[in-house]
Amino acid sequence: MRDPDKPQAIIDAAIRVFARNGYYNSRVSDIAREAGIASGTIYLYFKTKDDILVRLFREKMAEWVALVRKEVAAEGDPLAKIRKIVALHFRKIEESPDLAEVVQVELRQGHKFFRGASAHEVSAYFDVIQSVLEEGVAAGRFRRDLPLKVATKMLFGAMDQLATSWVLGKRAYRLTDAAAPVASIFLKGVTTDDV
Amino acid sequence: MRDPDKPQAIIDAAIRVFARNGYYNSRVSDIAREAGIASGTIYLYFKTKDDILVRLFREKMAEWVALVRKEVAAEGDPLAKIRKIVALHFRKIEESPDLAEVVQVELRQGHKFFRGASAHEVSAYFDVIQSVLEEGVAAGRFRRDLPLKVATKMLFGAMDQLATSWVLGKRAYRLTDAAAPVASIFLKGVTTDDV
DNA sequence: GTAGAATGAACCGCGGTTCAGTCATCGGCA
DNA sequence: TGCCGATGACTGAACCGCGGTTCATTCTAC
Repeated sequence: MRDPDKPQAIIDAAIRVFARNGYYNSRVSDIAREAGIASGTIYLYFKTKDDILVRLFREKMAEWVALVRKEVAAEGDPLAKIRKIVALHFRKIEESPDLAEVVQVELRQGHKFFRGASAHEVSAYFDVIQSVLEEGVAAGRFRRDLPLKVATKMLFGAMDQLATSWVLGKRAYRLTDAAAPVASIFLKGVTTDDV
Repeated sequence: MRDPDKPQAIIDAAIRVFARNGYYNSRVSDIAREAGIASGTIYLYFKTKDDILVRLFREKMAEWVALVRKEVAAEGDPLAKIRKIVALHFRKIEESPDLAEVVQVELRQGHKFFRGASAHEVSAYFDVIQSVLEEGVAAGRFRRDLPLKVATKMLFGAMDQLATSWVLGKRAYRLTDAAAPVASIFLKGVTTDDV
């Protein structure tokens, strides 16, 4: 019987290896060595090298969206929900450096991931953000004429860029310190009255 | 004597080929065929395949920053300058579909874009944005306590995400239509009084 | 003893790069 | 003007290292 923990172990090893060397500079044998198995074994659990990256991303992203959904549901106020999303996003990046490196830098590559297979997982995260904005508009807290899709992409883009800069930089500062300013500027931008 | 137009022709061909197939799925011979020359000729003008991508990006980005600097200088009001940057950014993306594809999708891969060789060119663009924000703060138009670096990254991230979504999507809408809302939300977020 | 999981050396296709040969250009000379 | 040799840009077939993938064999658990 196939070991049910193997795929997880391989994915975890792959995250460390990709974070260190980048996807295209990582050999399948590197991942195998990191996982303490033979390279052929990987092909018992993954179809191709690409498949490792795709499943890695899908798994982590699904976990992430589930967590954000739960945490956001626990907040009542739309403004508090936005602050929560930003805080969670930055905390996650900060406490998972290897995963952050892979997601922010390696995974951006072309047609394979953002388009195609993983588009669904990304848009699920967008949906969470957009729902909060809709809720805020309905509650009269956000501008009635707020362009939802544009505002959603703006917030995601802002968080994503802060995250990318932090990952690419020396990580000399605390990313979580940026959470309050980011939320505050964004909220001031979308609310009807001042925050 | 080496043909001084060749490097340009090769870069232009590379943009079309990379846009169509992605960087890693493009052969050097594909670029050569697109440019109407032999593959070996490329190595008279470029050191490696990577070199093509790096020089492509540097050239286009330098042109871009020069244009933005000039256009921004022509505006007086800091708010107008921000609106100008957003409008230019989206217009450029929209009217250069192949280049946009390469910059938004292909160039993000690995360590090539924000890190490495092109870091300087990217940060020059950041500097333009940040200067406008500084000017606005000094003029009392933007919040005195505005965190400049955070706000700069937020605006860039917002524009960049809109651009990426547009490129990845079917391009079914006009990206330039998003310029006004993006500028307006951002400006409302950073100004002292309402816009 | 058997099933099937694991191994890892070898295979093989790919494609970046090279370089020996070809061709176009041009200055010098009769 | 017309020929000739030299220069160096250009060509593209072939080379070769790389690394993803395979599979004959070994190991392990029951």
